[in-house]
Amino acid sequence: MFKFEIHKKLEGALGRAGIINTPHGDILTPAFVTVATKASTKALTPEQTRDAGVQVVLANTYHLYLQPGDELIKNAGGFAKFMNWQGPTMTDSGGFQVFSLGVAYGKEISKVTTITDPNFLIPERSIGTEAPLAKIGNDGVSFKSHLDGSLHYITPEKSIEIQHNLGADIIFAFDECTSPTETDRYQSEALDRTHAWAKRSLEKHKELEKQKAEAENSQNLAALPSLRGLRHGQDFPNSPRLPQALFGIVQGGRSEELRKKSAEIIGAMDFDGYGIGGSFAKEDMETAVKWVNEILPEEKPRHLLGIGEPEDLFMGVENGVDLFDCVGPTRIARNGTVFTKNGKINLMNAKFVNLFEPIEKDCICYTCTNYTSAYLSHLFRAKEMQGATLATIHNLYFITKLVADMRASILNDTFQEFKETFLKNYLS
RNA sequence: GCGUCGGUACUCAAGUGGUCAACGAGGGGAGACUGUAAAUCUCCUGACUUCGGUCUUCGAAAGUUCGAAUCUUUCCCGGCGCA
Repeated sequence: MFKFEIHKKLEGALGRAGIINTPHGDILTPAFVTVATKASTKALTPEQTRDAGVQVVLANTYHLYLQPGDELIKNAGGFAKFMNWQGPTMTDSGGFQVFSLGVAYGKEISKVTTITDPNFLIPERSIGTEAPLAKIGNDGVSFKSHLDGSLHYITPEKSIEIQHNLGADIIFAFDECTSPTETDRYQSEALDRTHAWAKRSLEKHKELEKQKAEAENSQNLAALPSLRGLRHGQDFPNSPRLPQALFGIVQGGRSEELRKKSAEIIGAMDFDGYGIGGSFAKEDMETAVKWVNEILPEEKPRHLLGIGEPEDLFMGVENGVDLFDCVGPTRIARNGTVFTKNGKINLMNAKFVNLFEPIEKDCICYTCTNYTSAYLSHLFRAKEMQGATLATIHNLYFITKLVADMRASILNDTFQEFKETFLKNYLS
């Protein structure tokens, strides 16, 4: 069952090391959650994902709802079983797609922007070259499928329903991720919407959990005779679903007032944990996280949504974040970039063509212990997909180990030294 | 030998009198990527540049023309056909 326990706190800061128990295993926190949007860690098998150090994967409600459909996944026994992932799982609610397919569609605004980015100076909501695929109403969001153009209406209730069908251990409330370029007035309206949606998500979740418990009770009574009809080794077709934990999401853009208000309101609701969402200006991220985590209940886990650059992970951990997910490590790997202790490098660069050394000499990941940079460079140049696989393995190993090392450093009181040493090399 | 078609930048390949330093693709060089519209996207790729331009290019040479990668002649090279 879902439970969070803090093992040790960082002195003079909000950070902590702990453990989350889920029905499918434990997560040592802080932890990096690997993104498997469409029930697949792109380029890796679940075994490779696990071997790279990944504890938990996160899939996406909107994408799986469109393809192959949440009912199908329910019939498959949930997305974890569907993809053969033996471990804890999460699903995002689709709230990010409200943003990425909405205001951010066709623009260069992303999850994190720099304040000097010209997009930051554009207050208009309709600057994009293409018409947004997501349109926001107070009741929910209408999406035009990027796959076939069909129209779909997602409400908080619908998102929770889909997420129950997908069957992750931890699910998220449906929220509106806003762009930092929005006006204060819009941020405030959007925040009210997110709060209303959080409440509705929670209510729907409780209702479904109750139904589930009732169904389970009645099923237990009839279980023995019905089991006889099953072939050996076959799973119970509608096996009782395990309870799912629901995280509420704090928004509020760049505003201290709104962030704190959101933390108060969401924090007061009966969620199992909390997500911190939003598209950030890089320089606003730390303050936002701090404002929020000073208010959120200490005894519940916090997830900084979509963040995963090494320097951001240190910032988050220090400021009380327990979970992170990010497409970065896997995406940049597919595009030829890998992490090293001295910063990111692009394997496509000419200097790696003849470098018969691992990406990192002292790295003990599968990729570094078996392959040279020259080989990786060759794979990327030749467009062999194994390049993506090997680079992804390295990046996931790098990033999960980094967070695991942060955890260890909290436990043995060396977090600050570890952080300084690492960042000095990494950012130089 | 005669006829015919062709020879364009690293490669393939458009262009067939001015808007051509020359479309496009590949290759090459570099950059980006943060709850995945992403094995994707962007920029550069003749030389020099005070970034406004300047210079040298379209097999070679000579012409026609105000102006030629584009037309003419000869030569060189290649494909095909006929001897």
